[in-house]
Amino acid sequence: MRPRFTVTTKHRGSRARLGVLRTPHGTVRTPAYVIVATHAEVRTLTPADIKKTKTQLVIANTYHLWEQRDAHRMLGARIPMMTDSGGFQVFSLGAAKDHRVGKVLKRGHRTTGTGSDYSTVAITEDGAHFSVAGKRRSITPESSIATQERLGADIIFVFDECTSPLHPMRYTKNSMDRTHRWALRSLKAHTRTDQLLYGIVQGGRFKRLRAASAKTLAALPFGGYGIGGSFGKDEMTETLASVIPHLPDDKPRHLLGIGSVSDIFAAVEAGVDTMDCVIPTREARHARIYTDDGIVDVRKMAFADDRRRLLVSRASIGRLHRLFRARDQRAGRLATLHNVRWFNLTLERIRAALADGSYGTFKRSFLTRFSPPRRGSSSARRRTHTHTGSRGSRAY
RNA sequence: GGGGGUGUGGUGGAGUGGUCAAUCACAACAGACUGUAAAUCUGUCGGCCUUUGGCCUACGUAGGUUCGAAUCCUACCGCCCCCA
Repeated sequence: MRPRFTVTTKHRGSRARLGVLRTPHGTVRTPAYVIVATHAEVRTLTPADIKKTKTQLVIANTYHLWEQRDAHRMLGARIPMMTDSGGFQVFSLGAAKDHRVGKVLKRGHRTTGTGSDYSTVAITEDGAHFSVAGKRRSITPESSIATQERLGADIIFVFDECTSPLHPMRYTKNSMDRTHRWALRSLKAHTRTDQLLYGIVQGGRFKRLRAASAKTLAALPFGGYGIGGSFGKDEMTETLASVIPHLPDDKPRHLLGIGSVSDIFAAVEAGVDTMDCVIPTREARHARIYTDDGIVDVRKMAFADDRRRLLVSRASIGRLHRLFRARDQRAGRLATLHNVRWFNLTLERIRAALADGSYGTFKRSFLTRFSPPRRGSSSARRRTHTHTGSRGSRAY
């Protein structure tokens, strides 16, 4: 079966749209959050667990699975799947390490960096050459596509270079042009018709490059479009605005490696159909629990007796608190089940609001509750309503 | 009763004359996490201040030796072990 994407409803007042992505392994309602399963497993979760979170789509990684063949068999669950091409590792194992940055630049961080001589990755016209932990490996557009065809995901990506947010314009431009040439080679190498191949828009933090990249790729017969590369904090909306209008309306758009709760709204409104991020899973293992009332670090004493229940497992936050403190391996799983379900649920609510026209109202009330405006200066931390009487009497 | 050992910060446990407010671990507190190098990492952790520095109080208690003591001596107190 050939995967197919259909836009079903367009939102008035933004570029958001509802859609249906049909794949050989199932149907995805968009906008959707994609759960990261780098090694063809969602860390700490069993295949049955993944189903319990109502995850619609997962993304695995070619770099980590380069010797494997059937990613769905490894996952153990029949769920639509993407594989990333390995392009992100060009960044995460190269520039990210050397620049000591993530792909989303922090506020107040220096904004320029240098060069391309990374200690672990060398990039040539042919491809990327890794030297990690004493082992050498090369990935070319052709080898990435061959691996992804062997892995058999429903959606695959061209091999690209994810640039650093600290790369200057000149480097970013040269890299982008090379990524475009790699995109063409990826397209030529791709043979399977039951997989959608997405091109990847680059251009980093430079809006003119972003627009140029989108236009270039839009002219090529990709099954969909990824939006990759780096972003400046608070520039997400503008960057997406300079990309998405140039992409074909009838093709799915995937925002790679984003994002946070506020990013989700920005992306959906910009016209993004799917997005993936490690936030729900990684932060769960780090004891950060997402709730409608905000993010909570359940290791803190304030949650020792919290009786609120986690999604999926129905365990109390207090129990999770104790498991994390005891370094009990079960903590990560309960937290991951919860966070993944919460992110999926959030997207379910966004889709429902887009469908019935209440999106604007929904977003306002959701964000007001999730991240209330900070009052005053210092003691702006939200109350956690679990220990109201424990502070003793106050003088005023 | 005799002999031996030991007493350090919230806890465990280093340190046996100066560079010690005291290694380290745990606990506590705070922070980070955006196509997973990460179930991880960072910071604070006696008190006060004009905080890349200064001052004060501290290594069971009380004295002593010394220019200088958590470190040596004496006594006392507590705990542990062995012999009667």
